[in-house]
Amino acid sequence: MSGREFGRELSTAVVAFHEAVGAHLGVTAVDQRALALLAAKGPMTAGALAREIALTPGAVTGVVDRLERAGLARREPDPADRRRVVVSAVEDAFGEVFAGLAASMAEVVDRYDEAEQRAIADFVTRTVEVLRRETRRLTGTGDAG
Amino acid sequence: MSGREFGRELSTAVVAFHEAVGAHLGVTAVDQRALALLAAKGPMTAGALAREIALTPGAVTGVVDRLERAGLARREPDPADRRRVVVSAVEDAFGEVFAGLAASMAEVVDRYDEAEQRAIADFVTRTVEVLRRETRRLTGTGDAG
DNA sequence: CATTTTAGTTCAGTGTACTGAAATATCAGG
DNA sequence: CCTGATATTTCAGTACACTGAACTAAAATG
Repeated sequence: MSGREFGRELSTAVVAFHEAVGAHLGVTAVDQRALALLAAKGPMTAGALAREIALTPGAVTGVVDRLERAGLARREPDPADRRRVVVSAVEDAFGEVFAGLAASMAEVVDRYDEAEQRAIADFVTRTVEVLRRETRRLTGTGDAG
Repeated sequence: MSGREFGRELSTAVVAFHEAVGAHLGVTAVDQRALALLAAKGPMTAGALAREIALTPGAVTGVVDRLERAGLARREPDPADRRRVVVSAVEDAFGEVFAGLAASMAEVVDRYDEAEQRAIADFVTRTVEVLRRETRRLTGTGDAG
């Protein structure tokens, strides 16, 4: 199998899994992007989230509604400014969904010796960098998830 | 960075790239799933494609319309049965879009010695298997892209 | 305090992709 | 041939997320 087929298979599998998770939990792709942002950058106000994902405040209400309904995020009033709503990703919210995946991936990683694991980790890190760069190139924006 | 964060970063980056490609070419996530199927299983009729991606024939017309408009797939009449339309993925249709990615990934892979490359390839293969299994678990169907 | 600004939600309108059914074209059987 | 079955497209209706604007609430300003 060529490296190219390789990447395509991985990409397809990742996307299929992502879609399945979304369908299972009743959230859209955009919702999941918002959640990833919250997980990566920590809690932020609804307005900040709107700017980050380039959506209107009205749309963000819907995004957070769905994430909350799925138990993936929480709304909390900002005690310092009661107009504001702070949205945060629920810790380990994917627990049930990701439990099997995490366990299986741990098993997979366990198969390799230390040097191999270093190579794999390095490969993944560099792959992520490449993907982000190419995503920026396509979108023209500085935002690459 | 834990293995967990790791996977999430890769997943997010892959999905973001996938979305960017779709937006760039004017095709939906479903369209891309259909295209991946055509690339993997070879040309098939519109009806077969409809069954594979679990959509009505009417919806498939739209899917193929968009793929054709983007230059990613082709419609051809079946000479043996002129009611049928055979849909095929255009070879190297992603050329322009994926050129940068392919080159960068080749560079990345080049950094590792033979043993490391073997470990990486094995890791990717097993990861794809795990993802497909977990996708099946979530959807309950036998279809995991 | 009254006024202006800011934050978020609500809501009507819009765009898009899907379903289900009707229409069109072709094949297969009597 | 004529009839019934099959393959795809077309089309009206539906579902859903997004936009833009009005609305509510709270903070900042003077």
